[in-house]
Amino acid sequence: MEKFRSDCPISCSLDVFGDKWSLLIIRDIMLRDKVSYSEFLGSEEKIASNILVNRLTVLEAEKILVKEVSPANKSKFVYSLTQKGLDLLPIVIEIMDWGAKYNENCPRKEIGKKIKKDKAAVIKELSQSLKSKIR
Amino acid sequence: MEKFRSDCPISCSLDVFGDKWSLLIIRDIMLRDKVSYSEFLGSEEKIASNILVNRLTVLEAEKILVKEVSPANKSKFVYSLTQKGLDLLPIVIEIMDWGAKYNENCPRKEIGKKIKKDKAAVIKELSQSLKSKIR
DNA sequence: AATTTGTTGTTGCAAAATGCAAGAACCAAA
DNA sequence: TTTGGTTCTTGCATTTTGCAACAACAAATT
Repeated sequence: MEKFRSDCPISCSLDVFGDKWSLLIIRDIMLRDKVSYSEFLGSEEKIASNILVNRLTVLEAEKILVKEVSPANKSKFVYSLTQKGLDLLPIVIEIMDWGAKYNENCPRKEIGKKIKKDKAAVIKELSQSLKSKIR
Repeated sequence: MEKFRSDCPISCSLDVFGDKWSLLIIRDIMLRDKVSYSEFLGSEEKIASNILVNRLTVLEAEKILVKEVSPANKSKFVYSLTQKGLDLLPIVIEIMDWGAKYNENCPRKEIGKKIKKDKAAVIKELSQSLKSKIR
């Protein structure tokens, strides 16, 4: 019943978000201003609703996300990044940069071009602007 | 039968190495000087042999790794990184840094401390030293 | 020559995770 | 009281993973 396979930090990280969906939810929050279940569900990769619930539950349990009632709509929940979640930003950016570099079918958009030009600056700027939203 | 879920570079990357094992094999090569099937099999996380074969096959098909007969031992295979595989280094380092930061049970070793102190320098140095081994 | 050792797999079966489709629960607004 | 939006559940089929045993092959050893 051990949670982690080893005490290697890479292994422990993968035990948490090493799957095909978790980082896409994080991406939606960080880069696409999505915050709710229905918005995540609508993303182009078409995650199944039961998987989405499961991942949100895990990410919340891991204190990567925080779930709250929407201030604007009382019958809606919004998910926010914690500092721990925000600290995934460099990982997300590096993965995006690698994916864009090695996939013809992945055209770099504005942010992709900025990353290619000055990755550190993009991380710094995005981190700064997301900082005001963390919980 | 589409290979990728979308044309998002993050999604495309996760379609390739978004699982609990692929990046551990890459870690073994990058940071632990492991190069062969039996060495990967012996790692502390205890990957199953059929999964290992499957992941090595995928990583080779994706041109992240190259499989060759060992020069030193003709009945042995060695796996080497390609440039594409080496370019995963920043991702691996960022994941290691995050994992060490948020897991009590993951003591930072020498490399972990160097990463905390100067991440960019570690990536640069390691990248430089691994460059001579790529195929 | 026969046996052992090292290395790289394969196979069958059980267990777990994922994917899919339908719909339920809940609340708010009309 | 009906409609629509949002979140979540359920049942079932499919796929992936995990586990354990063992097979194939070559080199080294006896």
